[in-house]
Amino acid sequence: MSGFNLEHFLPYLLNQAAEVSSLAFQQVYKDRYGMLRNEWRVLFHLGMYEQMTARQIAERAQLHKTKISRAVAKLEGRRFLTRARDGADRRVEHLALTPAGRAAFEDLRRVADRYDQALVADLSPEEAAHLRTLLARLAQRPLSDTLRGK
Amino acid sequence: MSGFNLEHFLPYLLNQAAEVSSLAFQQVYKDRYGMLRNEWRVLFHLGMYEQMTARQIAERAQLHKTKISRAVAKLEGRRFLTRARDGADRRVEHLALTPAGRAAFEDLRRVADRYDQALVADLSPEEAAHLRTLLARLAQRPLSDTLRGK
DNA sequence: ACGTAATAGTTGTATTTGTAACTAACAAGC
DNA sequence: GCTTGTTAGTTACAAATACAACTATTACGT
Repeated sequence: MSGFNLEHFLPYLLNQAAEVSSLAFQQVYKDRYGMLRNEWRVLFHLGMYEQMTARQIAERAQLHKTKISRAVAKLEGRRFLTRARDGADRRVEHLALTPAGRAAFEDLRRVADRYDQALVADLSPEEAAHLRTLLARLAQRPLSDTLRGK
Repeated sequence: MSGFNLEHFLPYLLNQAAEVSSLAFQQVYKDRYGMLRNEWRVLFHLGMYEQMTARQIAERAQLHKTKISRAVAKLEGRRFLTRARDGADRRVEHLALTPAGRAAFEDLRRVADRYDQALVADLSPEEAAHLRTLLARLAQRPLSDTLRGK
């Protein structure tokens, strides 16, 4: 009786679209810089916001701190970022890109920009904007309790 | 000069939305049946299409055959499905749910149905339908060569 | 000031995943 | 009927991930 169809199930569609649309770009940062997804994300956050702590990145990117920790270690190993202990609170470290890191970021940013345009090429500007809005809304809402009860 | 913004980058948005919107549902099939995402997907495909081969599932779900292979093995171990060798071509096996598998599927299908409705609760039916269409379009297009050239 | 709790970040280990190599069965050309 | 190639599915091993436990430092309550 329910019209449920796997191919219309939103989480399924979102995962498929996310996977497919990430693939080609993933190939680029992997091939050019040997980066993984989390490293790319950290790089981009630092590129966009200049200076952040691991915790701030974790919050914004909704990533677990262990992922950040490992990504930061790798990026540091490649001399793409440096850490600076905070003077007041010696637990936190301020992360920032090195010139090399910034160069990689700028390169990948250009690729991402073109890639994004290609992705929405057959959508009207309004459609594309609307899509982004809807996705952002879905991404923010924590749905942990929508399934309470039988 | 480029208006590129990480938070508007479509693959990023898609991944975030996919992750967040999968979480609560994932919790259900994990808690109730100890399933992983790929096992759930196989279960759902068999539930929706009655009988399929591993290859057919791989094609439809856009999953690598090793994932299917392992998911099938696990589901078989839990007596959720059975395999039947094809008479004509003895390489292929036809997979089908057992009654226990079907029960799990029906249970999860109901949950998924409710969950999907909750996800689109604050969208108009037209908006929701449009969103699904766009996502399906993004999921189908192979973008492997959009990034050729500098 | 001292004990308890919270926070930033790291590390260890068990699971999962990705990739390639593998086995078995069929197909096609000659 | 062999050789070569393809396809269905599995297995092995390296890499990546999740989750919990850990260290170090700061904050709070009394």
